[in-house]
Amino acid sequence: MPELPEVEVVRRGLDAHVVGRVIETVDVFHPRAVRRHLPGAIDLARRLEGQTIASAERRGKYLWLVLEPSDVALVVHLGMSGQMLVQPPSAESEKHLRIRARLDSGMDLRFVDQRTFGGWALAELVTVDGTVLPDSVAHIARDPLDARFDPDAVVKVLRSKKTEIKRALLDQTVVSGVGNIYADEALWRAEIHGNRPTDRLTGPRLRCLLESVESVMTEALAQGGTSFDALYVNVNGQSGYFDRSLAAYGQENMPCPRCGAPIQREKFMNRSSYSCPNCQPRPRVVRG
DNA sequence: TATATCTCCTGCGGGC
DNA sequence: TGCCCGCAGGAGATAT
Repeated sequence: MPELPEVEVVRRGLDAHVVGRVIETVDVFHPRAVRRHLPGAIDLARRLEGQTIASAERRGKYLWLVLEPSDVALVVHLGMSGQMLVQPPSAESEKHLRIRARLDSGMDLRFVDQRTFGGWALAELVTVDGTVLPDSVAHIARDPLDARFDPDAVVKVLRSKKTEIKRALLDQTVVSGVGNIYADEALWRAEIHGNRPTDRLTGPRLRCLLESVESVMTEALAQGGTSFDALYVNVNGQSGYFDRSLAAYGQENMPCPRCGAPIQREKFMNRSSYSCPNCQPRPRVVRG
């Protein structure tokens, strides 16, 4: 599942392989892949054709291509299974190919998405807090790898909320880029149970948690950067290249790397949470 | 207004 | 062998 490190790997691939190229033609094969572009697939294709890809940018799990001369952004969200592939036109179409853009380089930029949670949409660029970004991304908070990320401000927001810490970590308007996997890993590193109320965690503990988020993402990014073929922009959400380094997520009944206690799996927000029952004790009183 | 829950989607694995 | 069901989860919509 693409979270911030995986999306950043894709952004770097796009930066290397499609920036500077002109979009010649666009074909949309599945309407759900452009559902966030309200004027529809025909409008999206028409407005993309002839545009030059000026840059590849990212905030959290959102990435976008800045287009010239229209000066709008093609916003891409990978959802759970989205891939942005640079392929020669002769390459066989992928089973879940949703959108194909042909570039003046003679290559295809393909959006492949099995579960169709992701998609493409055009958005106007706006300036928010000194940063230019698509208006559809304006509500997304800065991520921990953003040079202007302010951990003290995030700690303040967290302490003002009346919710559980894992819910808050997954809230992209508080801190962006964190999904279920890295939330569990960061909570394990900080030795905090995900059900702990945010307003009962001290500033230093929250600060420690944010540092854990940054460190786990930085390490994952370093590994992800070595796992892709240099000729392609290739994301495979199922490859699990960071699996070897996971301490908690998906490690049910495996020994905690810190204390040896078996990692437990619990249901949380209609999904799974993994934690060490010894290092990350549940709060005695769960808000309910 | 803030927070919690539901829904969308496809492929896989397990149980019967 | 084939069918059914649960699971995976990001984020917007809807409910509380």
